[in-house]
Amino acid sequence: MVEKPAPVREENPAPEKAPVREEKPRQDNHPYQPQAMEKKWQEKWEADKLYRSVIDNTKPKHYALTMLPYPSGDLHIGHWYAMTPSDARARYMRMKGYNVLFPMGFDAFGLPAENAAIKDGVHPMKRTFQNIERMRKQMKSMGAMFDWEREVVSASPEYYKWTEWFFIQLYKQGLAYRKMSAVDWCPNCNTTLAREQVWGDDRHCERCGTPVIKKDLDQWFFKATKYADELLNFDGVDWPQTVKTLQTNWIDRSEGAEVQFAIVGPFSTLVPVFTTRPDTLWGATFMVFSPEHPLVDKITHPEYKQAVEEYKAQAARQTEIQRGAADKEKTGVFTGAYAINPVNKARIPIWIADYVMMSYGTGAIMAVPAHDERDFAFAKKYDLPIVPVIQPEVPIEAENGVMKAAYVGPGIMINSGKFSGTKVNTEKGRKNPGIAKVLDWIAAEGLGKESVNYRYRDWLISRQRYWGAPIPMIHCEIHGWNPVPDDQLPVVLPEDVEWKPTGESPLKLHPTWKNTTCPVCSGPATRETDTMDTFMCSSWYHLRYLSPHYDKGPFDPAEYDYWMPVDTYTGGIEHATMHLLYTRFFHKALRDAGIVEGHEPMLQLRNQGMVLGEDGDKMSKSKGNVIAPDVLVNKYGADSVRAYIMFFARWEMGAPWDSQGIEGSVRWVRRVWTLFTDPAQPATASAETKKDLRRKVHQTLRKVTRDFENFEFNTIISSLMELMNEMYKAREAGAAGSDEWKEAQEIYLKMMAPVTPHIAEELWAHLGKSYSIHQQAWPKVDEAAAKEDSIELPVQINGKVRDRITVPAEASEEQIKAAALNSEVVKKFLEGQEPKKVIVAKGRLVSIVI
RNA sequence: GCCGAAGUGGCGGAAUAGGCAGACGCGCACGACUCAAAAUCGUGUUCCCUACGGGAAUGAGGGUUCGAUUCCCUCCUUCGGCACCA
Repeated sequence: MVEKPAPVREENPAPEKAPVREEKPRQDNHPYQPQAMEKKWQEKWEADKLYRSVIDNTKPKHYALTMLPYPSGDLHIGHWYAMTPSDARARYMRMKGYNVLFPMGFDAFGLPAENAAIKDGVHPMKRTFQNIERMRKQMKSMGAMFDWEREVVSASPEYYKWTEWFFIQLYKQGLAYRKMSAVDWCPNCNTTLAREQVWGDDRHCERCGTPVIKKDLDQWFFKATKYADELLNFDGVDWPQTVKTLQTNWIDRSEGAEVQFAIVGPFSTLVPVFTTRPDTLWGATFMVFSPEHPLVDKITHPEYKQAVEEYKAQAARQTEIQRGAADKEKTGVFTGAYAINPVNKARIPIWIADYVMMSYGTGAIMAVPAHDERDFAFAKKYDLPIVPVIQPEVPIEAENGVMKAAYVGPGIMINSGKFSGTKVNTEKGRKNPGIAKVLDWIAAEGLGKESVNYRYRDWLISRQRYWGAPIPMIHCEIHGWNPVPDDQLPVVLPEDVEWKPTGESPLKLHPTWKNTTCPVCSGPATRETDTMDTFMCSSWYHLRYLSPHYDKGPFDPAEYDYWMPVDTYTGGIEHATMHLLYTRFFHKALRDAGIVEGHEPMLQLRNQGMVLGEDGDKMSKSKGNVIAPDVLVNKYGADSVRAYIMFFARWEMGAPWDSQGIEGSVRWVRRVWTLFTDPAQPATASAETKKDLRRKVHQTLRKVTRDFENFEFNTIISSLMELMNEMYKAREAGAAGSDEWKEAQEIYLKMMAPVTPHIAEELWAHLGKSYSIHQQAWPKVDEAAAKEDSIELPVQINGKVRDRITVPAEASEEQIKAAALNSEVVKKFLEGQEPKKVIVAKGRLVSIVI
């Protein structure tokens, strides 16, 4: 599902061996050798089951979830960037006293493994599970607190049994249906795609970048649009505004009316049109149908047949990209048919034009050239009548009584029967008085009704591929489509299939697999041979983590009651309108089926940015700018890599990698090591030095705590670096060995523990503390210790800093003012005059205006 | 075209709630250690000025304010999303 480093996935590149950094033996007995030390602790933590998450009703729970990877073969630096800060946050929450669940798994179905099989014949199952093996090992080198006993693999029958079961639950809710329609098809992946998976101006496949084409196919859909309005509501969730905006724009709700237009003549019927501007109905001087509109053939008059057919053929040849170009010259042809404008009974011509899309609204529009730019351009080109029905405050600029452009602003309705004189503003929908009045009237007159339209489409889930969860449906000639009975789940993928890039599911080509019996009549029947979109698997994986081996249902209710909902979810923003929207829909559908509770599955969401190559480009094998985490771990140790990952960029922004920059984090870790392992000197420091140290420690603790709360990982590291520098100075001044020093060491390691878990554990043991530091409570800030005794305040004169004064921290405004005015520099500037104004910002500065 | 995010030294970035711009780190320079180098440690490092001192500076321009990286307006650039959406 997630963390795709590059559009094209690569499989199993040759493992890169990096030279292990030559470690010069230090003089003391404690050289920093991260590779052996990290391995030692990872094995001990595993053996001690330190990170197993077990229900504990005496503690508040915290479900921390980070998006699971697709097992592409190797862990990418992007995975580290997504996972290690999430791990640090989860560890912090654990130290804060929460019972934390932080699971990991694999989104294991998907095309790359199947495409590779077509190339080299290696079975996707074999390849996938080998890749998982490899990536699990690589992930363990992070030293993250993943609870591996809860690991899920979406491609295991134990998992996809329930993916199939969920499909059936949605089917039973009336949310899954089969429909023939023009769907997006990726000619490279040889399968259909959901609309969310078609990206960019050239409408390319989200996965492989190939431009998609349209195909008419019979496919399974989920009725996601049923939840369109609810999905626009983000009450009760703490999600980034950008994600909420992306989802809102994707759903794109627009309010208006559906109005019935009657067709005149031999083929008489009512045609609905959607409009957001029912207040301009009186200005509708023609209608335009999409060339694909099913009524076109029926209404076209014989003498126009040839032109219409030619135009339809021409439109069909064009790609959606060409048709979608907004600046393209409008074209169209007349059908010979007329309709009646329901509000003024005017007889208006019906045209077809490719600027009307079958996929939006009803595929037919009322054209109001006076107040719509596209209709205006069309009317101008084909010399159709333009009737203004909204009069602006300042009259429309016209040449010889002809409008020069469509008017889309506010004004007064004219030429609109009894509505003439009604005010129209720029508000949309009912908030606009003109629209509201017309809406009420057309409903009362039976001409149409208030209506809401969405850009959001139902979720197309059929994939014509092998390596996915089978759609558990059976087709019988007599009884149509029926779900596979529960006791026959899972429908297991056959292992003996042939790999051919045919554009048909290999399951269809299997000689026997599709043959089965009808659940209703037990007669011969066939299985659905398409599989499910892998986003179906990832829509509920957070539930399977609760009890990955539970076999009485998709999850153990006891685990559900304790752990759900997900408290913190982290992952890439590229899933804003895909996974993150699907999983919300899925949750709401399951809620209505009585399977889960609450309105949202994930309460808090945070997105990380992307690590770019050193050249500032997106990392990809073809560009040769890929950074391999394994190489870095071998060279520097996992703690240093974790520290640099968290330090080098604002997490939500991401940044280009810098191979030199990592040296700074490496130095930090090693300097901490030295600080803690060099023999302590007798404590000879002054009381003031020790007090200053203690102040800095507690100020840092306050800052680090706040930064963990806010996911500001980069400043956590810089604060720790600063404190380390202070500790070196304090040691120089003889603080080592004092009680304050011991407290500083203890708090320092606890603050470090979530970031660099191995060295923190090692040094904790070195200090003679009891195992494990990861079971220690997060330290408390001693506010009294953190408080400054005296503060230095800048003194501004006319906005420029001219002097600094030092005052006691508790000094009153009057005292600060007096001290500032007493400054020699200020006196010089004042030249004996009284200042016009003196502003004392307590604790900040003094500003004097002269 | 519409919606959103971002623009701060050579570089990554920092700056509670409008209050010392450049924390921390990289790089660079100089010094210590060394026969020498690496590593390590120390010092310095926004730019400009005949440098004691002063001036400019957070994409550009304007505004509010004693005071703006922060708030408001206009514009530019980059990135992301949507787009003949009726």
